[in-house]
Amino acid sequence: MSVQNRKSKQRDRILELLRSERSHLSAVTVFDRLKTDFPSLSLGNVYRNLNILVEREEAVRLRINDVSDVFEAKREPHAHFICMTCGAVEDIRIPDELTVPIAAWAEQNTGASIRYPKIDLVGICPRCRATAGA
Amino acid sequence: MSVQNRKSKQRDRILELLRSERSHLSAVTVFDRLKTDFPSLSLGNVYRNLNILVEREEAVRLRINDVSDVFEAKREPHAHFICMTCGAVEDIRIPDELTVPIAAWAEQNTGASIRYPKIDLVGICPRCRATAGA
DNA sequence: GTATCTGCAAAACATTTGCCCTTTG
DNA sequence: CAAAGGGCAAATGTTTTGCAGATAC
Repeated sequence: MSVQNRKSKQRDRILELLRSERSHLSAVTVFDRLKTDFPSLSLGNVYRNLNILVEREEAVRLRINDVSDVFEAKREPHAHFICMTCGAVEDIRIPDELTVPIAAWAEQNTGASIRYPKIDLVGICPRCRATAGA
Repeated sequence: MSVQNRKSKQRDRILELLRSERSHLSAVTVFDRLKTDFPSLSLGNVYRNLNILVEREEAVRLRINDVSDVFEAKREPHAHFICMTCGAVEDIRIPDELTVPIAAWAEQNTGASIRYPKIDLVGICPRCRATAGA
């Protein structure tokens, strides 16, 4: 949408927050965390800036399991583990040797050119497994 | 939520539609397609039944790229190819030899038990590649 | 100075829910 | 007939947008 962007304190802080957090944040969470530093911050502006960051490829939008999207700063490719019991999301770095063959296979079988695989591993985290007898 | 379900013409037709369609359908699309046969059908009821079907594991909810969720009938495990240009979604069946090692690797490295991998391959479909010079 | 950014509030969607009537078993 | 299902409309939750004033360059 926007071709040219100026600097903005709010947007800088949003990106900084995404970068410093290990977990994935929803727009509302970002809003809550920054309200202290920017008392006049508006949720609409958080959405606007998250969209700009995604557009610029400085952040990534994830649609996991919840009702709202979550965002993370862009970094090296990685997959997500998702606990089907507690909903926790954890980053995992799968070796390329395992993922490259899948993309290659898909290219051959679909005729499409694959840019990247998006892999979610769904299961039960150690803690939830300990709690309930799953 | 519901423990016991009776039969319902509407729900049966929704599942039948999901099974017969090759593509993934949003609640609104399901609603539109069935309005002819059930003129009094309500969108709320489509949502209710889609949720019941997902709960019963007769259907699967997908959050791909769009604003609304889409649904498909449950069948053998498969991945999705997603065209980043036109948004088309296509099913692909990746051989187990390629996916099993990923789950195994993740189990070892996270301590979690993996139930299934959810794999989206994002790229550009042959048609879009032909149209634009991507 | 002007284009971009912001806050605010309203709007636009997507989805869920309560109520009361209809259907199923 | 009792319990589950459906239609309708209102409620909820998320994300986008129009506008008027503030800010960056």
